[in-house]
Amino acid sequence: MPPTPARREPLTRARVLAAAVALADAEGIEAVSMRRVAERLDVVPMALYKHIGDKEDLLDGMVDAVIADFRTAEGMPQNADWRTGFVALVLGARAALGMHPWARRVIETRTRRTSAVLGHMEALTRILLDGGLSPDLAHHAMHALGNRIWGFSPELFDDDPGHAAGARAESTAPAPDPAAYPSILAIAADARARRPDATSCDEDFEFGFALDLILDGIERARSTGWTSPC
Amino acid sequence: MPPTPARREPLTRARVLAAAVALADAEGIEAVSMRRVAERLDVVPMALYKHIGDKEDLLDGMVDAVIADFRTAEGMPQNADWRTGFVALVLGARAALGMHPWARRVIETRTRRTSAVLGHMEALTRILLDGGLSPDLAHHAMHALGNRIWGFSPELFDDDPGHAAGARAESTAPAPDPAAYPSILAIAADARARRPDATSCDEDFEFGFALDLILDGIERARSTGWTSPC
DNA sequence: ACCTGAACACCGTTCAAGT
DNA sequence: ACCTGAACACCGTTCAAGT
Repeated sequence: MPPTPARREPLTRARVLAAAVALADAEGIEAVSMRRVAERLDVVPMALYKHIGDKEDLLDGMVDAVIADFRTAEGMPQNADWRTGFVALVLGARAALGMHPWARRVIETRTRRTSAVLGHMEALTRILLDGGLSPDLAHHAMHALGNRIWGFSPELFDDDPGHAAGARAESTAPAPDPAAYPSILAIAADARARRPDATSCDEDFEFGFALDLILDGIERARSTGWTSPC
Repeated sequence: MPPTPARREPLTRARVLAAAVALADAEGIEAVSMRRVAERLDVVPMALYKHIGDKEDLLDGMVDAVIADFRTAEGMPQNADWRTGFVALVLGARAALGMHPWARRVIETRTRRTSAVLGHMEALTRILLDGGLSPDLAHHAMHALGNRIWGFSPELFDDDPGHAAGARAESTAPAPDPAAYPSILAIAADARARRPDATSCDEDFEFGFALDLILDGIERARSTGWTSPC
């Protein structure tokens, strides 16, 4: 009889998600469609529906796959300052997301809290509670940090005003006149003078500044025994 | 001759955007397609392309239309504390966005800085500079605030863990087990005990807490003469 | 049990044509 | 100048059928 044909590995949720992540890494998140993911797996699009619920579930799963690479809290120095452990987890998330530039945009659009998402939040919250924050303050701390718990901050300026946005879409609205935004120009000029070699703001410094500023505020609230007014 | 037929008002960018905003208000942002917007205007889809560049430009324009309703800085007390004016602008943005629940999600996905977006940033930045912040500190302040300059903070928890996410999509991944997240449960229980009538966290309080915390940090940096290390 | 084929109801966008 | 008709190249998802 003929040699057994190379039997295709059976589809699994993990294989589907890995293919989707690889596709997003290679071609960007807008290239990720059910059909293109199926194509990468040499399978007809409908085959995916046995393993993922729908497109939203695919995106949720892709985020989960990235979170699975986060450094865990295991082996963290046990009696260190709460800030040390907290910052380590956040910077671990930042490092993992740095490998998948599409992930931050996808995280911003997620509404379902998967077990991987809850796991990261739980680890952070536990550090806060163990560090002596009241549940109330820990709650507010998490909200104040927002998406910074994932190691990124929202992009405010993608570039200087008046810069022709690189994307392919052109607007029929009049282009902004840079001269109309003197204050923004002033801080942009200052930033450029300070770091003439950087093409944009130094993102790591920006992130650290904001993170420290918020954690300073939280620590101050903790040490002065802040309680919510209601 | 027959009575002149009711001549259709000619399409304009403003009319297209108004139709798109009305559609999003009525049916949610996912209902906004070029075809559905055209239908609302009694026009064939292609007619829109004379007035807007593409779908991205439509979304940019919708955000611009919402920003156009922001309370302006005109008539603001001139020699008040910089914080007063700053907070007034941010809360004005919050009020306007409150009328269009879809807008915050759309803003998070925008990458182009339109003149309306830059106008709001300029007004805020100007208040910071006039208030005595260095351009460098003003720059970091804006980044630290992130999307909070639009009057919203990212939703972290949409609900308690284990809550069956209301959306129609079901996942094939195992549902999270609430017991695995004791710290999150602890703060959720605490919040519920504190505000038993609220169905979720009190969003306005959350927002104000985080805004104040960040502005406290910025004001402290200003008054102690902070300068960036590079 | 797992995958397939064909189809449905949508998308955004182009181009050449109409008025 | 402004809008239309027909078409192209995609989408996500369903259902009944195949193996």
